Amino acid sequence: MKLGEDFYQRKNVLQIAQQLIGKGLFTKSNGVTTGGIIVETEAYSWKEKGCHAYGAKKTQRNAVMFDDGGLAYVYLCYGMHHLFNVVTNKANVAEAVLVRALEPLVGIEEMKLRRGLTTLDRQLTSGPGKLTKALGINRTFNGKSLLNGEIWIDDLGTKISLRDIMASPRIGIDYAGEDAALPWRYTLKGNKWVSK
DNA sequence: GCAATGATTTACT
DNA sequence: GTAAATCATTGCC
Repeated sequence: MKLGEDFYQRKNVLQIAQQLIGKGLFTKSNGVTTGGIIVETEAYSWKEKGCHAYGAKKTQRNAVMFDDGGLAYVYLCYGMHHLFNVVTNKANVAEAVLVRALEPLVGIEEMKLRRGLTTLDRQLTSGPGKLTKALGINRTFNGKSLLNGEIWIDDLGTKISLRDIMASPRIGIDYAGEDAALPWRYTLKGNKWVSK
């Protein structure tokens, strides 16, 4: 069942990041559905330095984070990688969850094609830049709704025990000072599709 | 207007 | 292990 705005617009971004583990992320492009199970997420909030919207500073790039929860925030990093976030909380509260890794589930052949791979291995979706390429996500997805468009998150009916979710510091934000140490990264314990 | 830089990946030494 | 690729966004360093 597709997740609704009641899920995305809750106030606790950490809880949402945690609960997204085990859910399914899918895109539909040219009639082809691709997607997988979310096994790794990171939470971001305007209250801490790791976030683009730190200090509630609104810019053209991060404006979608200030909109209602349930939208996609996609942006280009290092000039060549698209990163996909889920915007959470209500309008004017800039919080989001970065999806960092998926376990491939639907449209694996198509995803391999997009990634230029011939074999299915953990290279396919084990990283934020990789999974966006595999799902065909690009900047045109920025600001799209996850409620009624060609991208959505589904509660696959799987129950994930809190004991199977591990919290750890986030990746690649050393510039954020003490906030870089916050244990806001969530991974599915023992899953081989989690990035290293 | 321009220079610095990154929520990364990949290839190469 | 280290470095290059490569560009939108940001702030004037």
